[in-house]
Amino acid sequence: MRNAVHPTVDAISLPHVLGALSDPVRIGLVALLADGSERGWGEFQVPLSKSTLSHHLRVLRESGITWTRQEGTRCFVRLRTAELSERFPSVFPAILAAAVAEPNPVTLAASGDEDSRDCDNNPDVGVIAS
Amino acid sequence: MRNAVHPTVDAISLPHVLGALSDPVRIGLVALLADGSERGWGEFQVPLSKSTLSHHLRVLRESGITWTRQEGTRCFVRLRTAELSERFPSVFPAILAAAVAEPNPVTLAASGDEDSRDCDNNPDVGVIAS
DNA sequence: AGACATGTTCGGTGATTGGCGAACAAGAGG
DNA sequence: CCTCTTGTTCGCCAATCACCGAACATGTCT
Repeated sequence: MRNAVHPTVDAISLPHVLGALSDPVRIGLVALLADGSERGWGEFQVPLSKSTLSHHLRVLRESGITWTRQEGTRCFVRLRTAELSERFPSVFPAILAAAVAEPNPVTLAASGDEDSRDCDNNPDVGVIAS
Repeated sequence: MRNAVHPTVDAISLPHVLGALSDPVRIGLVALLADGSERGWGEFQVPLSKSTLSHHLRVLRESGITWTRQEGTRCFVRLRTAELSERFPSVFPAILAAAVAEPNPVTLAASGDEDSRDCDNNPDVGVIAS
């Protein structure tokens, strides 16, 4: 939310990071962000309540894995790949590669936003269940 | 344990491994094994009871990170580096390198003949073995 | 303004975890 | 035989965790 706390690079600890990635949902979220894209909360489809999803994204943020940006009422998240690679050289790319090869309990839904994003804009989707 | 259970390579899961490494004591143990050596239980000096140390070594074993061998009443442990590297290419060497660079709550004691446990009060100096 | 959408936060709950000591099993050696 | 050493297992306890629904805050849209 507003007062999103992001640890500095030095404050990121290895056990903390590994603990954050030890949950299938969280490593699934990371796998979906592994291409460097920024995703909105609403794109993540996972059989959990929104409060639990918020919890998982907070754990990822406070462990230093992700960076959260807010825009209006929406939040967007991306990996702190460069900083993680600086802190733990070669650990993060390797984990990302392994993560995307694992079964993922999280899937992507249509974003439905009109905001700028770096890559794909799907033409067909645009209808969301009301 | 006497009937030590080791998972097969296929049964090793990434979240499970990362969870096992998310504890400072356990990643410290792994860091001490990172050179490929085999260590006896008694070489690990950590401010924990022996039951808790046994618990941590069991977690490492059952997550597939270590291999335990018994000889008489003593147990020896080593990393399953080759199998881990096969299962998650390049993840494990990277984590090992990061682990040995972290502060380690576990230290090594003498491995040969050691009988000076009762009167020494300076464990800091001379911890370097071999 | 009112209705809606998006996330956070606050209890609460059940499961898991890390820690301990005591008791136990089993080999080594007096 | 008995004892010592090494490690496992068994409660037990406190802390943390994952999860939920409800309530709240805040921004957007009609």
